[in-house]
Amino acid sequence: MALSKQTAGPTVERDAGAFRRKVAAVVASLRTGEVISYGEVAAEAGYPGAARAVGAVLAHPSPGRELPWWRVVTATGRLVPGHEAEHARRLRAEGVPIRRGRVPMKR
DNA sequence: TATCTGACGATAG
DNA sequence: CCTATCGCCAGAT
Repeated sequence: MALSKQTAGPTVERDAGAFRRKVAAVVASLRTGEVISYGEVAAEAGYPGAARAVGAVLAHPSPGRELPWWRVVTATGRLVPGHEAEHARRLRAEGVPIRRGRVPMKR
C-alpha cells in the first residue's frame, strides 16, 4: 500500500482488541503449574513493554471467556493486589510454591 | 486529539 | 528487604 502513515511503531497492530485477543491466547496456553510474569505475557503476545496493559486485560475478563489468570504474577512474584489469598490458594492447588505471599521467581 | 488510568517493571533510597 | 518514583503501553473518557 502507498499511504498508511501509521503511528511510527508502537505496535504494528492497530486493530482495537487485537492486543486483548493475543494476550488471552497466551494466557490460555499456560499449563497447570506454569507461572509467568505480565511482562513475559506481553512479549509472548508480541507487545514487549506492555506488561501493565496485560494486567488491564486480566482485570476485565470477557464474559464466557475464562482464563487461568492466577498463573500470571509480577516479575518479582507478587500476587494480585486485593486477591492474594485466593491467588495463592489457586497456585498452591497446582503445586506452585508460595513463600511469604509471593512466588519464588528464578532469575 | 488530549488526558487520565492501572492485576507492571526497573531503579534509587 | 521495603517503599517511593519514574517510565511504558493499550484502553477508556
